[in-house]
Amino acid sequence: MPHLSPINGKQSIQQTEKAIEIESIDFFVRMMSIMGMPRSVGEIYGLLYFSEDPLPMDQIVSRLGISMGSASQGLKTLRSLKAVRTNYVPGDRRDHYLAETEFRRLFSNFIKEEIMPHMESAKERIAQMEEALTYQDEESTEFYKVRIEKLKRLTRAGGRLLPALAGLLKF
Amino acid sequence: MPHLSPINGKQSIQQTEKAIEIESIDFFVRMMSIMGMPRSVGEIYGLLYFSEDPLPMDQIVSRLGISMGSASQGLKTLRSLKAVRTNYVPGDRRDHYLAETEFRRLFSNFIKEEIMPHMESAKERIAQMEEALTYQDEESTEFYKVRIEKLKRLTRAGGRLLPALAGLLKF
DNA sequence: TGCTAATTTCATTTTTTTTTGAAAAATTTG
DNA sequence: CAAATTTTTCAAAAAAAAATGAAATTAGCA
Repeated sequence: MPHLSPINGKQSIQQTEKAIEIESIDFFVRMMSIMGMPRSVGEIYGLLYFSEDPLPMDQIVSRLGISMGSASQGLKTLRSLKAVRTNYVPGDRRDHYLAETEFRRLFSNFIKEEIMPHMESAKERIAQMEEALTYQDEESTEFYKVRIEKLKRLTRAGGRLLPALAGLLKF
Repeated sequence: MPHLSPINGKQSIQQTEKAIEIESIDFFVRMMSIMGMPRSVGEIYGLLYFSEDPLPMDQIVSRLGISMGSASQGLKTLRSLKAVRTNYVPGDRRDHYLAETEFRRLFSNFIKEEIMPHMESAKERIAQMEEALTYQDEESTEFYKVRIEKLKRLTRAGGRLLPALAGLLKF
């Protein structure tokens, strides 16, 4: 059985890089999945995060063993979150991708793109509830008014807190 | 065609309640889905949120048109998040469910139960990366060390910020 | 402009998640 | 304790989400 983690002695740099890459992919697949992103998105980001050189899409495809379609779709998602950017490599017509590693900006974009749009819909739902109450006598609606007020405070707090959250990531 | 939203005149209280219930279910289905919860969980909470009386499971089943299994499973999830609690109703052997409406506590529980466990796994992944670097010469690992350090700061910040987040919901 | 390589799109397939419903288990009370 | 009712469990079905791969499109270059 080969030594995977020698107690004495060195590993080749390639072994080390491969080991870190695997952990990185695992790390980001989990983290992205908390944020509701598909596996492939986490895999791509995890690969790029520990890559010193920008990688073209076909490298991503072959090193992760995913399809062209997944890679293209995943990179599109990551681009929209500004989690990756492309880098011009002279003499090569392929796009080369690089991970954006400022997490503060990443989260800020995630909240703006993925969470805040839902806030609008939430406000509409609340407006509909109040509309329904308009056609109702004053009595017997106290319970509803109180609960609607709670929802309003929740969405207000969410709308303020979430965008501020990324700013708190001062690390 | 019946008047659904009369411009002049009143609606029956039942119509109003039904209208609010529909909006509430829509509201919470969306919100819960952001948090990765299945539709049925949002539906149940949305129904209970605007119910003055605690509801037994069979009422939840018939009013939402979902199966016993879904209801049982959904209520189990909501109980584990402390998003609902049961209420004793004299002379009735069924459990009656009531929505917990303190959102601060809800989020606090959600973060503790659904997010924090992932932090542990994240720390393990980082530890594995550092382990891999141990068997490596000092040179040529600077890039990896810097990136690993970033991940550590991220998980540290997350581990502190997320539990504090619910506390910020002072509304 | 035309050729080639790179990328995107999208219908189909695969995988994963959620729901169903009926059987099993648990609970209440006469 | 037994009968009736309520609740849970879980295998199977249905629905939803993600991945594939090949055709269509786009972009770079001679």
